[in-house]
Amino acid sequence: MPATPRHTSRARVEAKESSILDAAERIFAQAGFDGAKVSEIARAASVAEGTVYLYYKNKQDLLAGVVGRFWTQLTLGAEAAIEPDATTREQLEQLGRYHLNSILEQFEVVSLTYRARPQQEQDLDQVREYVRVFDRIMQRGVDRGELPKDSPIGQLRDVFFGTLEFSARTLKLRNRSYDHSVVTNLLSIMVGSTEGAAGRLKSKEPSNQDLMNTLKSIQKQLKTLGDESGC
Amino acid sequence: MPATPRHTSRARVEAKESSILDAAERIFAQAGFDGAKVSEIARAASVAEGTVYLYYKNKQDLLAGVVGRFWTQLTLGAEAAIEPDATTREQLEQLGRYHLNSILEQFEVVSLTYRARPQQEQDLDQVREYVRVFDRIMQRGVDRGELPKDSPIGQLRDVFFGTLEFSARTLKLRNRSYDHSVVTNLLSIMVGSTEGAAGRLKSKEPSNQDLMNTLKSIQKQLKTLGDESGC
DNA sequence: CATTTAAAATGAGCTTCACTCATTATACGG
DNA sequence: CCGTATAATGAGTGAAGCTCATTTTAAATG
Repeated sequence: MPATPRHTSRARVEAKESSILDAAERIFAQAGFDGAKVSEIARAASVAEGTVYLYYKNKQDLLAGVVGRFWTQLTLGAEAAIEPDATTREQLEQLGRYHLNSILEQFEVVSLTYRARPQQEQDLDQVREYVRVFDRIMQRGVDRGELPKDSPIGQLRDVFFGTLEFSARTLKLRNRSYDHSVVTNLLSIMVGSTEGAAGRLKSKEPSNQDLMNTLKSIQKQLKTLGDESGC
Repeated sequence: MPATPRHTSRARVEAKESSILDAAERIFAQAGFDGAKVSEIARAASVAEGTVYLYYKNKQDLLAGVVGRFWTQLTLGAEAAIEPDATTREQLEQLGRYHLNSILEQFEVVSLTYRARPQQEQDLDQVREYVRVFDRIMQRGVDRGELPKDSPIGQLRDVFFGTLEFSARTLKLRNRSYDHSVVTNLLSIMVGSTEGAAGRLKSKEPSNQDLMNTLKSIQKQLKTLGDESGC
């Protein structure tokens, strides 16, 4: 079939590869990993079943291809969604919004990610690449002095992505769509806010606000006393 | 084989069922869902392959049995790990410690949980039962006045379990064992603390500690003035 | 204890895929 | 136009999930 000259064969190969991936993504998302038949994927991609195995070692490898491509695209999208000049907090909100939105929209593919890591092998490289977007934002926050120098970025990364993924599952379970309050609440607890929307333990210690008020009243009192002490 | 009278047949059946589950759990954890053969599980449980299908509709259903039992036991363990008279914060720390420890120790079974939910069907009942342990702690915290009345318990639940699960994956990936700082950091951001270990944005507003110090010095000053004002 | 009957257990065999490989088709240089 | 290397094909193979006719066991009955 290739009517294109040799130097474009790479392009042809990649076109066919991505058409197989397209078909695989569709079928996998529809039927799940076990429910998807390689023969069906091949038919959807208009190739013979054997051809699939020229591009992918086996069904697992095909799934890894689908999932890997997804996370690579997600990385590109995330980088585009972040304004370079925004504050750390704004960037985290942009990433959070983008992430939650994306995993809600492509929930099935995200779920397939877990089937693509057979038996406690290391994570997919593309997923590791993706989370580095978060790491870079945080590191820049530290460098800029917007975050404490000793911020445990690695742990906060698990808070960020763990919370968003579990929140996405909850939303899906309740048939609800994107809810921005998830992101704002997450940020307010991760990065602090004067008036956190998330529940904080009511401490027996006075709140910042309480202290401020006390301080003001005392300062007023002090001033009055000072004025009167001219006796 | 049953030499026991009829009224104990239920017990016999349950004993056989749990011996199949034991074998299944072992093989599944070892080989993963796809790698585990039903014939192998049957052999390990000393029954014929067909017998397995008398107790479980299919391989998926068998996995659901294994995973369901795991979460049921986890619920019992969690309830035992929590001191009823402790404060909300202490109870959350107890649950967090217990949860992180458990999912690290039985990481393989936890991973299998995701394979047990085929295609966006609802969660396993036993998992839902488990997370209620968290909900009850939080609700009691609200009722006791230790937490704000408007605490978004549902969202905080995703923060709690999402963070712990992702942290467990990270620890496993780096071949590290239980790290209590994960739990303390999580609590400090979820429920607040005077000196949060997690990175908070450095606010331009004075910190609670700063205010306290100022307040004390002013109060001292005020007292001095008061004493002197006896003129 | 012998007989009957219902329930439980068995494993050979069927079916369905994932995967292979001998064969065929295509692209392209000479 | 031919020769060769590369790509594509799909019938065939093996393995594993699952079924079901048959056998075994348990307990009730007289």
